[in-house]
Amino acid sequence: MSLILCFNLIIKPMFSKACEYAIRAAIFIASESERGRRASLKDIAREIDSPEAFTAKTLQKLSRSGIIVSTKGAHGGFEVKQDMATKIKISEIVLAIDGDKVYTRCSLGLHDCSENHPCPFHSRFKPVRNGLKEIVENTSLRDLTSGLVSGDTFLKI
Amino acid sequence: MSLILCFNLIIKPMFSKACEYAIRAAIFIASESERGRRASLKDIAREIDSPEAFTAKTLQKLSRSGIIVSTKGAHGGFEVKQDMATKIKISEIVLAIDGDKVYTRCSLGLHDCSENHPCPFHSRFKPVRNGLKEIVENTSLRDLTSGLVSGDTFLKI
DNA sequence: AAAATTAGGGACATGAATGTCTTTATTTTA
DNA sequence: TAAAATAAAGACATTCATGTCCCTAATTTT
Repeated sequence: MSLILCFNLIIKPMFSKACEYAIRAAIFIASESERGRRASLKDIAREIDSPEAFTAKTLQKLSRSGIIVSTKGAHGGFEVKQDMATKIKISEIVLAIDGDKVYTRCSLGLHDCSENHPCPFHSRFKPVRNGLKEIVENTSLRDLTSGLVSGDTFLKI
Repeated sequence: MSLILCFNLIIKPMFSKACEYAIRAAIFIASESERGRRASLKDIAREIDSPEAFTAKTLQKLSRSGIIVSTKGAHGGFEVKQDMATKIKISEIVLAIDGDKVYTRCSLGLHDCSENHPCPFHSRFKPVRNGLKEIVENTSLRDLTSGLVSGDTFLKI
């Protein structure tokens, strides 16, 4: 019993909901931009299956950060400027949404966990965090969009 | 600016607070048990720098799960039975605290993210999650206690 | 100019995780 | 036997992320 359960390990959400929506929205917007279309809030919420009003907030943040561009009025919506998609890294989206609460979080919650003063989990956890850091900082929005455009990846359900 | 900030990546807490306290408490209790002492709630809260009443709740769960043993009354407290420390894996503590909300969480929050129906981040995130899973399932409580006993690792600040 | 369509923004609502308080139960000590 | 020390348990309080509502601003269409 325990063995079976443990096979599916509990992994807490890595990103906040707001951040998940932001990344998914950005991918959808970028894919629409590649096709020369703007994405409206309503389209986005439908396509990524997210609450509309809440998603609007996160899009505002992405917009203020210059990651996406918004246009009001009929046929307005959101877009990603062409050369931006390859420049924007996922880490920048995370930063835009979760603000400057930027830190290296100890897995056991110590405030001052470091090489000199490590928690018992520190050395084991380090390669995992570094791997994640590596990926998030080196993956561009375009990298994630291409699979969606080709139909190999999905944004909802 | 952005570059500097990005160096310290935002990593959301992997474990809940309750779970962090539980792991830290279990490590402390096990280290005391190795010395033949029971650890009282008060001692534990002091040594791992956690809120006493809240920590009590998590200890109750560990106790009900049989990971630790509690004794009431004067000179009572919590202990880890000797042969248990090497048997208990960190994944079991996590399971005891966060209950059976066991799942393989999609990093972008999709409900049905899998090899056949992957989110855009799936393939990149997979090795990170597997690495983490590996570690949490193969690290025993004793593994984490030994560094504390030898003074190489810490449980607070 | 008026109406329709879209994003922006503030205020409020909800829910879950975290944290506290108080009382009870059990055991040991005096 | 009484008192002290300890964990157990339930009820309550607080905080924060998440989510909703409603009105405003800007743009396009009619």
